[in-house]
Amino acid sequence: MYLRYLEDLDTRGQKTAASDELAQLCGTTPAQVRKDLSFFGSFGKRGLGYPVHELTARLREILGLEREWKVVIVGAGKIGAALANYRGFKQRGFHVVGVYDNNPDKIGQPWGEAIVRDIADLERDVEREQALIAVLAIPSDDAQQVVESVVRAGIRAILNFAPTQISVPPNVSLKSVNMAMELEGLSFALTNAAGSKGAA
Amino acid sequence: MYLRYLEDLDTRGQKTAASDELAQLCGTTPAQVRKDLSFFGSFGKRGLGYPVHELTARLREILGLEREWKVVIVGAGKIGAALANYRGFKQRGFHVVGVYDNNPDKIGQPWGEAIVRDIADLERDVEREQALIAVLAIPSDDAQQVVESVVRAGIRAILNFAPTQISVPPNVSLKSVNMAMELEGLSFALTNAAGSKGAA
DNA sequence: CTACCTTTGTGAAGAATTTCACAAGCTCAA
DNA sequence: TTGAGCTTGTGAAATTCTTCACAAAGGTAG
Repeated sequence: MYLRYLEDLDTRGQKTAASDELAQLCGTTPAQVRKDLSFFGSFGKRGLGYPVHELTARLREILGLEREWKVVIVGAGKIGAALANYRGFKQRGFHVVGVYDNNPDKIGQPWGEAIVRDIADLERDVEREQALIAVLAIPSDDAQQVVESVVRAGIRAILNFAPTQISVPPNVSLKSVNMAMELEGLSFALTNAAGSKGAA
Repeated sequence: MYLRYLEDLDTRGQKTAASDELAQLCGTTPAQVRKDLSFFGSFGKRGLGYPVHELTARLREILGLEREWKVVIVGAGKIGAALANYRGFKQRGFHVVGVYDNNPDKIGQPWGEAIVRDIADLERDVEREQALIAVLAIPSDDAQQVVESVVRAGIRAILNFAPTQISVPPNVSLKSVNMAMELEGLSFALTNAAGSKGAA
């Protein structure tokens, strides 16, 4: 999140940013900003703040955004499309090397810059391409099976949009996003509203 | 999350579920399950577990899913489409009453069951329809402005997909989802991997 | 009815996270 | 060079969240 706003500031030519300013931008507190950043090192200059450009570069490095990551997208539906089209995606070094689906009507169809491939080839392709990240935009029922397949092929991180719990070996990172659950959280907040403000 | 899995169990006809079982399904611990549920009341039977059907109903009530929520989607791009098409959406009582965009090429076009409307009408429509939830699937630059408009019109909760921090009055709930940030989190995990397992 | 098994609900302990508050460091102006 | 004015980095305090562990309660078999 800090990176997101530091890049903005950098683009605008701002040279330094104090923890106060970053806190305001990110919706947190100055103390939190300082604690977070201090975890990775001592980047700031007392009396002045943090050097925007340097810190931006350092955070990119820490996050591993200096290299290119090969990504496969599984599921050629709307969510998959949204992700593949997402500008900030390639910009950040995430290179989509393949889109897969099991629907015969979709296989072979052009899809953005790529062509939808048969999910039967997924495992082989991941292995050949040495892709490390998989995005799952498929129905819940198929999720665990696909996970096992891509893990076997060498995938090391999974971003899961299927609204279900999936399990991965300890050496694979997993992050799940569940849109229905987000909305239900809002429903709860509205139902039990006593002037509650949601978190960002 | 508990609701998600309790519904599954209910469908399969299971009558009761112990905290142990729920924990396993949700990827947490039995103690956590019991603490979480006890916050809202005492639902279980000692020696037996939680009554699946009853608890399901109670959770729906707590989450405010018994009523219908009117939702407007702002931004007729891929993400907006993914959301509008999402089955679990209507199923959960979220009724999309309008889709808006500011692109003249899109306005008036059919879009699923609806027709894309002019964002200029958004404020008026929200007020007339008494919609309470807005989903923002628009570029960052437009986000804050749209927020102010819909809040003025009576929106009480916002699900934001724009990769930017937005601010809302204290009586409005806000939840942001940032796909780029999720991926960057995975990049970090991979870069600093020491057998790190990501959270669900 | 009793003895035993299971599982909840919950105080208390423990861990993690956030906030506080201030010494130390840097800049700038004169 | 000195002093005033900011701002960081960080121990300590406060708060929040998670786990432990066990009494109490329901179920079941005989």
